Amino acid sequence: MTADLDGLFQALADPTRRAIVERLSRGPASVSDLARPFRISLPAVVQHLAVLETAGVVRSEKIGRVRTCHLDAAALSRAEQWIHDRRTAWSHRLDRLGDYLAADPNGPKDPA
Amino acid sequence: MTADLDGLFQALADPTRRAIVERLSRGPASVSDLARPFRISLPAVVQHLAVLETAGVVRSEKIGRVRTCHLDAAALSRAEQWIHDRRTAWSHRLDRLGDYLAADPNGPKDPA
DNA sequence: CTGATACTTAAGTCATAACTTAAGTGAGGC
DNA sequence: GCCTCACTTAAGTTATGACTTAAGTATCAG
Repeated sequence: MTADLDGLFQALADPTRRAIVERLSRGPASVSDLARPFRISLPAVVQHLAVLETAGVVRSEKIGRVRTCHLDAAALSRAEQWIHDRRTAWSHRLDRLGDYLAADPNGPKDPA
Repeated sequence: MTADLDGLFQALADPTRRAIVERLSRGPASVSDLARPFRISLPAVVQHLAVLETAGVVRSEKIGRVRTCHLDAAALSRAEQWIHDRRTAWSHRLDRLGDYLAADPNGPKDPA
């Protein structure tokens, strides 16, 4: 489960790959379509796609000689959720700390 | 702005660093506290902390000889938001496609 | 003042990642 | 059948990342 997130965040850590995700968020595209905006070679783009696909962010099917790629929202959800949970855990802790200080500005004992 | 996300996702792509974030989501901790659960050397943990701090996920202050670290929710928010935006753009596209197909199952012309 | 604690700095090693070019393979158009 | 297009496979190169050990530098306690 945690190794899962390794690949997911790793996949999103590269600007080319995020640009691919960005493009795919507007709809499916072929490999050549995806490669066109970039100055890197086509095999390089395919390698990026492989990383995204291994991470589960992108899925693809080949029809004839064209491979069509699209996003998988579920994978993105997992990454989003992980960040969300940690962020809110920390934020709520800060909230409670604020409440605590507001309720008793002189601070009795450390509740920890 | 996009280079920002590089570091952010890169920081979250390592299991040790995510464990550190997890720990910090429950409250601030010193460098030694953070290092204790791991079998790697202390300098290695400090290097992980440097990555997290450069990414903006963690901040720290040194008092006396103890450095205390805590999360920065804003940085986590940026990563969360980026994923959220792409994920929902894609999901809503699927919704609209579903509506479109439901409204006219025979499909007139391709609107693209 | 002395020693221990809590990092900090500095190399150096080894594996992985991001490319490249070159040479396939297989579907489609003429 | 032959050529082109859309990938695919295979090396090989170079730069990054995640560690390590060894040797500092400030606290702080006694």
